[in-house]
Amino acid sequence: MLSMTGFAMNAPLRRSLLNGHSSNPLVRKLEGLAPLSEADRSILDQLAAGARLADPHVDLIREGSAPDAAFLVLKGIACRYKHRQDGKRQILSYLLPGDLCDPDIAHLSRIDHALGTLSACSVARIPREALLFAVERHPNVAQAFRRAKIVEEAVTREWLVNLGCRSAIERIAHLFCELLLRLQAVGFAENDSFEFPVTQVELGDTTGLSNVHVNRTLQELRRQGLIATGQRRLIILDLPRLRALAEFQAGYLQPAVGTDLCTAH
Amino acid sequence: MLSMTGFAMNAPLRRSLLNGHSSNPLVRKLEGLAPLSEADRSILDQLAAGARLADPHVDLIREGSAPDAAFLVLKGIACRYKHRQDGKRQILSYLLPGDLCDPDIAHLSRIDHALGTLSACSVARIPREALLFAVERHPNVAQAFRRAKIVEEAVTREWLVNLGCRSAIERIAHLFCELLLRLQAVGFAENDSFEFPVTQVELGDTTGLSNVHVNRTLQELRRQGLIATGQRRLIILDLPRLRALAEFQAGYLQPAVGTDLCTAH
DNA sequence: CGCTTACTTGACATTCTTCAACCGCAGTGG
DNA sequence: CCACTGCGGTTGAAGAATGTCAAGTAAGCG
Repeated sequence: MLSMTGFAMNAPLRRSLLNGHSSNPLVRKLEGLAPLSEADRSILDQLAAGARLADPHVDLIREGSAPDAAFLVLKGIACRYKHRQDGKRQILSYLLPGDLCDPDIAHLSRIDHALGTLSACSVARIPREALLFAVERHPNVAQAFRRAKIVEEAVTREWLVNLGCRSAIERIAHLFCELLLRLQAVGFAENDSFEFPVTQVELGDTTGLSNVHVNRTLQELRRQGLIATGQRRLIILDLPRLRALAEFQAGYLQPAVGTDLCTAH
Repeated sequence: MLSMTGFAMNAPLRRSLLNGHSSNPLVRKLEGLAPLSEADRSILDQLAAGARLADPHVDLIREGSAPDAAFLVLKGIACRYKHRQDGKRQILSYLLPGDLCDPDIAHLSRIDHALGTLSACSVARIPREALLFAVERHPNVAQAFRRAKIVEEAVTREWLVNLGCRSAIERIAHLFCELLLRLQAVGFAENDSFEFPVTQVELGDTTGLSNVHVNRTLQELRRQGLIATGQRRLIILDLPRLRALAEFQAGYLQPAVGTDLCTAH
């Protein structure tokens, strides 16, 4: 029986064998993108160690700074965003548990956008060197990171479509479908519901809508029996109809792990 | 004098010494991102060889296919785009001379967007292996490609802001500012004007506006004395005012070549 | 010359924003 | 315990921005 050998295993391995996946959302995410060895998982646990709590609506990286570390979200929701001079802001992407804000952007003269929390978050700061070390020693991890980046780019393309040619209700429906799948992938959703402590103003900054219109659009989604909200949770009541409304195609979130045409580089 | 030794040089070097830059837009672009040796330039010229002409409004890569080659634009304007079921489409990015559509996206089960020409184009098809070979043997080229990618991501972020929170006139003004700078960087602009054979429908697909509204917005830009159009050219008459109107910050197009925090990877 | 494609215009409909007020809840300090 | 405060959500009314439809014009091309 497994329990007989349990005392000899380290914690991540034991968790992994008992329930099939790690409690570290970074491991859970990357496991879905490339096969990981126990050593790979271990280094990822080291990267995730030392996480700290961050309040909601707080900046982690300010626009114009030059960070020397990446940030890994372990709990809660953070985002990249840009401000305009007139005070409007645009949220560029959500960072969910397991998502990493890589500081490659340091190549630019200044970082051109900010990183901030939406809800309260648990965030690990990963020094650049630690990340490079992990990637150099663990090719599977490097591979998984590359694939994560490719998915991230696909998500960004979908956001462009959202802002460019979907109606208000379609934008929000599409966003909710995306978030459900991404959160399911890291074990942060139950059935079709998840914690969603994002304000309507922030939803507006995400979807390019005013908070008033977000409010009315949410009411319409509720009226149609597609979602329910409350207690900082979002419950998707009718996923098939929500997906149909948003014309949501899940493919872009799931890279084909089998066919790998780009191991080198 | 230079001409005395000219006969002993190969063509790219001679061009390079005579007028300070290559006629290959890929070389011109990457030169601005990393220092290149003569061997680097030579390999880039090889990549650009064998270009073929493509008609306007033609697909180079169709949505759902799995390309094994990258495409390099040498002349004209191409774009990535996505279609919606109802026929609307969103253009995701412009590929100007020197821009490369890398096929990393083959990681996804299917490529989730199409690549097509806007104007007539001269396009080189670069087999995956040739690209990998060049990158492996020429670290400076690899470095420049990485930086090009980072700039591309910054451009995408700016497009998200465009679609999410700028008005019609600001969106178009911002796009024109971006295109001017990008085209200047590869020598495809004279003063503040450039060839711009993009239809108003396509401008609408780019900016998330209807063609009618694009038309009226262009009229407004002309009326304010900011631009002039005709003969498939765009002339920017008052760049400072256009930039002010768009709140255009050029920084994101110009990575800091001096401070390189990420040579490894 | 006739065809096609792109551009232009006007009238009208719709979507979404803005403004302003109000509600309700949770935290805070007296 | 209660009043106060602040934030987030909700509502209504009015207006601005943008889309749609339909028709007409101009320019390039075989």
